[in-house]
Amino acid sequence: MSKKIADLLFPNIDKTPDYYEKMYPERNLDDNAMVTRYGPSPTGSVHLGNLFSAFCDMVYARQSKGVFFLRIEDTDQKRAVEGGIDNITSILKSFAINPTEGYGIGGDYGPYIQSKRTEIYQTYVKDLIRRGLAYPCFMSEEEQQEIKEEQEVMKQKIGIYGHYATDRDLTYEEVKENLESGKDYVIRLKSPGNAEHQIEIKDAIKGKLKFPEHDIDTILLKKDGTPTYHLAHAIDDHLMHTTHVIRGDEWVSSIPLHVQLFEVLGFERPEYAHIAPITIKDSETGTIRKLSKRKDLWAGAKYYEESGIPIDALHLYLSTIANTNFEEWYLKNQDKNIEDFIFDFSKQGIGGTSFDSSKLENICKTYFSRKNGKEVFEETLSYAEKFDKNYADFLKDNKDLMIAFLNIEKDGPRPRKDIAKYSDVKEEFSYAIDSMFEKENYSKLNSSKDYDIDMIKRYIDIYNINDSKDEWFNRIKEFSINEGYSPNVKEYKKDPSKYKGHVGDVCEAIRVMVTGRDKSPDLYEILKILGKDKLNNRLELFKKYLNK
RNA sequence: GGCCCGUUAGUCAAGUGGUUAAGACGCCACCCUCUCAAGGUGGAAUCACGGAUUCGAAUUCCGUACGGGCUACCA
Repeated sequence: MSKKIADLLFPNIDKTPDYYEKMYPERNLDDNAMVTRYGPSPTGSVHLGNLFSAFCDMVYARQSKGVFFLRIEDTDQKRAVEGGIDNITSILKSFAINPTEGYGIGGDYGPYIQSKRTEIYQTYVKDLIRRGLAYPCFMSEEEQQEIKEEQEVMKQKIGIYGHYATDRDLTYEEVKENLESGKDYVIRLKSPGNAEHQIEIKDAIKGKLKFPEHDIDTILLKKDGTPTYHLAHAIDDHLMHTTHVIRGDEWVSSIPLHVQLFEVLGFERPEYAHIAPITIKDSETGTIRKLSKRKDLWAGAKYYEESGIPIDALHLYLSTIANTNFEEWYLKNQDKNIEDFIFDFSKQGIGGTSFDSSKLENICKTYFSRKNGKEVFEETLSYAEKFDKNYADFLKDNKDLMIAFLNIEKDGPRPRKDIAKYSDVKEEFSYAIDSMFEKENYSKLNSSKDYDIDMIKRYIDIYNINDSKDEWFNRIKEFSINEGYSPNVKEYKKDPSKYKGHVGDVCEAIRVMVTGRDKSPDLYEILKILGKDKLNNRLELFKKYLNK
């Protein structure tokens, strides 16, 4: 009887599950190797949460010498977006999240795009129908809507189950009749569960979870013959031999269904690891919510690339939210890399994680502080070539000079920490390149202080580029005394009336003249890099500015 | 409404019956100092609430509140 129905519904499916079981044999991997997967649906842009889950997939597979594959989950044509797939692969690439197998890469377990696997899903569904574990349901959407409303009023669980599942036991003749009258239908699971029974499932991250057994006749195949996520998940992850399903925790409530699907299909089920979402406290409402692409700049993956956050720094940040002990480990092992850390599901947070932009910034600053001038230059240049062509040209024309500036205060145990992203370089070192300085020069200066141009000129005259740092500072102190300034701040503070100011004020005047701002890295280094001629040029610019 | 999950400082969090309740980021103060970024020292700040178990609870149990997720022919 049910075999006849199966043949009636799927006359063109001539294979059996056995065929596919043979086609996708066990993987030849170490016992503890994890096979993970990232399964995006091509519905538009990728956000930080997606990136985070893909990052986890990568890291766990990598450290266990397993496989991390990419599978495009495009079973919903309505939501597909033009170019969506390319967008995903290019974002993964630019964020250095590299699957070892899958869509666009290849492997023995493809096709890695669900729209090309329809026949596989239908083969298993046909078998389920044959075995009396699934059935065609001809209920119209209106009928289903009515049932839902009734259930809402009666405060019952919503869905097709129990006596609502009127098409469960349709006879062959009834099915045939419905088919001939051209009715649309879906294939539903004939759920063998009983909601009175409790099931207990172990999640690798969340621990033991208890649910009532699944008893709803969930849709397996939509009216267009494509699978729902649930069915595709069970079949693909079985056939592709996924060992660990790492996914967002919006899926935990589907666990009972998925467990049942694996049972009914006779599959061994993978381990589940449901990761907590990245959230943010909404500044307007004060409530905690998931990152929103529209409201939060930093939610979209593209933001990081465009604003010049180093990928390695972002990985560091993702690591700190992935495993709560990572941050401390990294602090103690500053010479090591993420690859050296052993990630563990048990160290993964189970509540939501709030996005902390200041922490990210701190990580970025530390990242930059460990790079020497040349490295920062090269990375900034490749960023600029992508997002700021104009600046890239400036950089190329002034390579040695820029590297010299980027190297200031880089030696020693406490390297300078003032850059958080590539785009900061342009801002922070605007005084480095003459042609740029001439344009911008003192526009950022909002101090209305009077600076003694003549004094600065006298200083340039006595400036000696060959001075060591100590010599330089002694010279500036001596100069301060001659100009009526105190050579040290403390002394000045004791009796300010005795002086025009202190050595710091002298330095400030020089600094402002040279850099166009009242804060900068080490002045000695800056003067030395620029040299006397340029100091004179800048003095001329400064004069013009002050006279204006 | 139903089913799940969660709640330790501003944020991320350690913690598994006895702790002065770690640490990190942020914040504040001071020190260093030619300015800033750092760095050093110190500081403020946390167990959602109510019961129960216990000699003893952040930790176990039960309620309540709040937050999150799911409740699609989306994933």
